[in-house]
Amino acid sequence: MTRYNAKESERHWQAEWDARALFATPSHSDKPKCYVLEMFPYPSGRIHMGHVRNYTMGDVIARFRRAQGYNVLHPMGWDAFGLPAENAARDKGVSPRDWTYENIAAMREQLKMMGLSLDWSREFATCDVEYYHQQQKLFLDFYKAGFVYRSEADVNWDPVDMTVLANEQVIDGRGWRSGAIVERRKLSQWFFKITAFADELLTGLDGLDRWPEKVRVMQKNWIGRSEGLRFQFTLSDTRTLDVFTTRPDTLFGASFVALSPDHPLTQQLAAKDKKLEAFIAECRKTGTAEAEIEKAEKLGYDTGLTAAHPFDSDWKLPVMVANFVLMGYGTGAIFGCPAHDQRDLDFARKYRLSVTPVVVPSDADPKTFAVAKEAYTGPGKLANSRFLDGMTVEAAKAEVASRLEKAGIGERSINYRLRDWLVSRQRPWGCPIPMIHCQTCGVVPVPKEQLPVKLPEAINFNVKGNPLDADMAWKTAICPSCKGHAVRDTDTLDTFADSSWYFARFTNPASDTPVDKEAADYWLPVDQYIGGIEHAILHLLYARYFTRAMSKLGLVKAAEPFAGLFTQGMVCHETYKDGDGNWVAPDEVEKRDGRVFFANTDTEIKIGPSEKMSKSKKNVIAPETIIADYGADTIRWFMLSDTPPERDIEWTDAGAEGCWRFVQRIWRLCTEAQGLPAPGTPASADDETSKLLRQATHKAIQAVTEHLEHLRFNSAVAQLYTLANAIGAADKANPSVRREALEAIVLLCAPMMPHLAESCWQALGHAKLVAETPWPKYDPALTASDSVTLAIQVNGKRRGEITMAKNADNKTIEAAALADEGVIRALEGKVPKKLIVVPNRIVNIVL
RNA sequence: GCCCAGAUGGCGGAAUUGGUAGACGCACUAGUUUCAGGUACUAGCGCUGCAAGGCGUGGAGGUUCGAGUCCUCUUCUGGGCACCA
Repeated sequence: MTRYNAKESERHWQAEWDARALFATPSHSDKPKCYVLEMFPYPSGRIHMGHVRNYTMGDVIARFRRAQGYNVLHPMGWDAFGLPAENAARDKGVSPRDWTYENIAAMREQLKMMGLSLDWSREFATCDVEYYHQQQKLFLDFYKAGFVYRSEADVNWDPVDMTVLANEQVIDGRGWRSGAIVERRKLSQWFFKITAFADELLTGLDGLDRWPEKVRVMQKNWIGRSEGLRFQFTLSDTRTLDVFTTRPDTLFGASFVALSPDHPLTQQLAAKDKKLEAFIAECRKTGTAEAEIEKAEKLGYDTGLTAAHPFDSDWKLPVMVANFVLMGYGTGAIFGCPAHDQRDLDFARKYRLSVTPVVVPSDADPKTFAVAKEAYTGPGKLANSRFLDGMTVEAAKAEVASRLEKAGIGERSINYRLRDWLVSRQRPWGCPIPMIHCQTCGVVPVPKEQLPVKLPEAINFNVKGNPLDADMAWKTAICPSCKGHAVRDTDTLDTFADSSWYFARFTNPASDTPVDKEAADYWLPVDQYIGGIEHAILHLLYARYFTRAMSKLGLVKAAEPFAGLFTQGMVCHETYKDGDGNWVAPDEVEKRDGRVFFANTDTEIKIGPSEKMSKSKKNVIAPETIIADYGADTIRWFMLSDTPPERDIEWTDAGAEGCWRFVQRIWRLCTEAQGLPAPGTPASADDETSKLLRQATHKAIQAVTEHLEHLRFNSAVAQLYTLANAIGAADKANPSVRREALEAIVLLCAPMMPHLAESCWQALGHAKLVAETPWPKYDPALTASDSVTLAIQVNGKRRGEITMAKNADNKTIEAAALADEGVIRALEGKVPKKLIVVPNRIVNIVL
């Protein structure tokens, strides 16, 4: 008996698939199309277990659909711009370009070792000049359509590195590289007007029925639609002030008006009021971190101005500046109703403002109802509200809105939490924004024929701030409009822009327009997209926005990029710590009797909880070592087994060995089978063993097919084990039936363990490859046996079972049930009141 | 605080959507074979009990002939959002 040699077999079949170009996808075909895509990787240098899990799932679907007769597109590329390359360049003195392309080469080799059925002819990296060239065209299209604008924005500015930082790059108020205290600065930046699509992006979620509910809810909350009223106060200095509220019904409970410290009016007042200026500075000290906001006290400053109540010009409300009012939401100004808003209540108590309840719960007395420490936000009837008294909250909202609209000082309005997308980055390793700044003409787009705006060949990192800004030769330009001296925009686009349309580019990566409409319209939307849940909001929202924007421009037909989305769980591993609390890597330890020691010593190590594989916890297992030891099929099988794909999976050595044993078992079943008839011989079962094996085979085909359709890989795996057990137990079955079973298990395993399947298929005497063989079909007549076992319950408790012919009539079943020994014992001679027979399932005898 | 998801043996998890709870895998136990380079096979494996039986899907109620599955309340765990007016 020869053991299965995974290493040799995998190398062989990968070369064979390659030589036959089996996974290169034709753009046109009579077959139905299926676009399978996994989130493309950042080229960090090596693949990790998360990639292995992600790409294995995608590959199973691609191979499964291909076998089912679909024209499958399954491409791969690289999300290649971004900070790590800059850091490597700075730290190691290499060029970010060389570093990135070397990493891509290394990772491509690793991916190829996994035996993924990818169309490598469509590969590209987002840092390829041709890709960002097309992206610059797209940017100009967006600009022309008014989807892009330039505006002053508050940003996190690192004064040492002289660059804008993302919120995630600010740690405890300091720049993550420089350690300098980050300043808030107003800078002119480019924005994508994503808020113009807020409503579409929200309602579009309803159509995404093949997305996880969780992700849809997260996006919904992120967009944060709220309906309310926008209206005007007239201030004591005759200015007017716009506020937004979702509770116009509580207008008679107002006790103050509050402005954001960043509100333009606040700024104006501060110019003549030193104390207010100091107050604003005080407010800005509070960070934006959650924990700080939680603890932050409500602070206010009385401007001395008053605002007239819209329904009573004699009623004057103080105008305050309050630290909890955000400029970024609504109008940056509110009216405060302390009785029905917790923040307003905290504020009112501190500054001794009045608290008047105007909504009273139906079970309370309006005369005595009072608010103490907790604002009342529930339903009820209006009180203390003049013409609103007695109305419901809903009716009062409508009444106030109508009256203010009639008075011309208010309108119903919808507000979104979603902000426009700031895309300017002061980073040199990204897609240059194709704009020119001219002293005479202002901002002028680079004409398309002058594209691409290429990054300089050499980027000098020995400068302060953005190397592109310091590169005078690169920066200098001629104004396309007046031909005078001008400078380029030295910012690059947020790398999230790169990943917002790559799926469209894959449909024809050679196109000399950003997307080839015909190819994109054939392939989009992606039928199954797979990736981590961490992208639930940013990437998936941006990609949806881009697709809608492109659709509006007529570049693609599809409005949504991903018809089906699957978010996979993380790959975890046990953690280990030595006596001093230092993390210990799995390859430094040895397990004995469920305890863990340093390898070759008696020094015990503490086993910690299973956590996401990470360098910092040293609990990383390198995929290439597993592939070297057991082969790609074993690691693929592991990733699909046991744990449902959306949950976190724990990598264990024992589990990997179990997978390896199964690989060998399938190989043995196929190679040790004696006396099988030639391929193509029909199965004929005339004995009981053969009949049962045929049933098991056809049941497995049905079950595995259904499980794979629903991405229940773990259940498909379990079915394959069951079939393997059945084949092992039926070595006396008719050889033609054994052939049928073996061929089925090989074909059913193929999407998950493609190399093993090819070797087994060859061993079974086939000349064609599995990769060219259609998915097996089951015979419905064979998926069910002709006898069934029914459980017999007495008063709902299982007391026995009977095996009967399928669809036996109730009388026969009743008689058999009452004759069962266990049942007779449980009846204790009593006469049943009632007998419930569920055909082919169960009998319940009620006493 | 608000929203979402989940809780089943020693572990990962199944359960045809109200019908035999624990499929399948891992671990473990006993035996057989080969013998020491992740071997193969047989049997067992929810708890309890010699057995008959009793108990059992986080907890408490309820609906039902019958509940892991449906309803009410509750505890815990994980995730997301959060001064959003």
